[in-house]
Amino acid sequence: MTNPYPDARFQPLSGTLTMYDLRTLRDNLDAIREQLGLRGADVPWDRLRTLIEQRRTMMTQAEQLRHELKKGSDEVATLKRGKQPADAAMAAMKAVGEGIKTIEDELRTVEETLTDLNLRIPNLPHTSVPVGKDAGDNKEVRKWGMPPTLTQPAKSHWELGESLGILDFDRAAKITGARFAVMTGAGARLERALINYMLDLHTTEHGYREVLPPFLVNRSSMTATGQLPKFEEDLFRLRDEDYFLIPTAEVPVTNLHRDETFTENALPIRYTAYTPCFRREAGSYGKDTRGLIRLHQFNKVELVTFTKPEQSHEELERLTGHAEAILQGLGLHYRVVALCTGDMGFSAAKTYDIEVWLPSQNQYREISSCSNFEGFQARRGNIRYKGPVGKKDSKSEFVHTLNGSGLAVGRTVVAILENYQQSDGSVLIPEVLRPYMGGLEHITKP
RNA sequence: GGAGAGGUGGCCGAGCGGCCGAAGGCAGCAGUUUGCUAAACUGCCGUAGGGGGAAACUUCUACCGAGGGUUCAAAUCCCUCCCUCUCCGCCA
Repeated sequence: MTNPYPDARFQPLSGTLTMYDLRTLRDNLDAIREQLGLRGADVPWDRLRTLIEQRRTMMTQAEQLRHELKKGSDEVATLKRGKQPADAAMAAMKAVGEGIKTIEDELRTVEETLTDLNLRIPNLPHTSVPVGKDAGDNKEVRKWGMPPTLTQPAKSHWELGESLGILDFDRAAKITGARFAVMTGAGARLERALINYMLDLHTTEHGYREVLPPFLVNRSSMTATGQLPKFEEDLFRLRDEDYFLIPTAEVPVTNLHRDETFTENALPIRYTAYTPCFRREAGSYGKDTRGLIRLHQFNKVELVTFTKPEQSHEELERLTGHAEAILQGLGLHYRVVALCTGDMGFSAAKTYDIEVWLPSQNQYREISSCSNFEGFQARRGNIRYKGPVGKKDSKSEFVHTLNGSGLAVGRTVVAILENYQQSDGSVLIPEVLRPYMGGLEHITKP
């Protein structure tokens, strides 16, 4: 029932798989619609229903005609071999062939529309997800640590960074434009130290395998993880190739195993990857216009895992814990929030955000987002697993995919600058980072 | 960027436009033989969707990189695209 190939014709015509198996969709349309609630508000459900039915009837017709054509052609062959006249049979089959072509042309249009609509239906939230309208309905799950006690008024990270000579937004604007940053000196090194610290912790302590993937991906990859077709305006796209800059390592790393089948005992598989991330940030004009919080390009260390369906929710807890471990190592106060149904991303079945404390803003800001996509991406990307070969009942099933930031590096720099700022304007470097900083303990004015 | 070669079932590898869902081999599964292993032999052995059956199963349809076209009929002919390999050029 989770099969994405409702029939063999569907895949080649669409080129990409769909979120919902058409039969599941047809049989449960009203239930799915209801469960999606606000999330599925812009889905044309009735049109979808009609198209599914049309597709079904047309396929039956086409199959019958093709059967006729096949038999007729065999007859022609027999006649010709027996040196009998075959003109009548050939003429009849020509008509049948034309009929098939007509139906298939229509069928193709129907399937294209259907696939496109289907790919725009969001994932179903898990039952444990709090129901709500927007971020205000998210549920705080836990807190760790305490805000720092500052003896001076908290400066923003951009004030600190500019006065310490490690952040340069003016020159970034000159080189490229708004929402870019240049890091120099100890700032650049801090960024690099964080990347290495995160990767080292995840690979040595948490059991992830490091991946360094391409930063440009094709359309199929973006469709599998759910960025396309609905959110193309959020992506940077190349002009001369149908390639996109990745908005997160989730895309290339999850797509490592697109169209692959794991053996059951290979799961779970855990990857960590450092990549830059590129986002258009369309529609966020006026938000976080200063500083490192919202850039078109930022660095991130990502965690991506593939599990069997029954393991995925336990895995989400675990993965979130791995992201938290970074903040704990750095001694940064944070809280974990369970996103409500209305605030979750398109592809997610369940999401925890980790929010770090920012003294200058006197609030928590997102520094990591950890999600379980269940089978949503696996269906779109055709990522399966099956039991040992030879076992009769070892039918392949879709894996569950998960990912989370572990962590967003730029925002971690923000948190360090702000939480570790000293009364003399310098910034203390958390101890775990010092080995990565050549022993440096403070970032001071040059 | 230029020139050439190629993409067929889990793998290797055949395939005059019709009886080709596709020879053969390897691997795998079941069995015979066997003191064990091995070998030998026999059978089975792609995926997906629809119909029938309680089920073993059966029947129809699709799939030979992808998409179009020619034809009564395409793995086979034509066009476009993608990918891989070799050589040349260029480059980190």
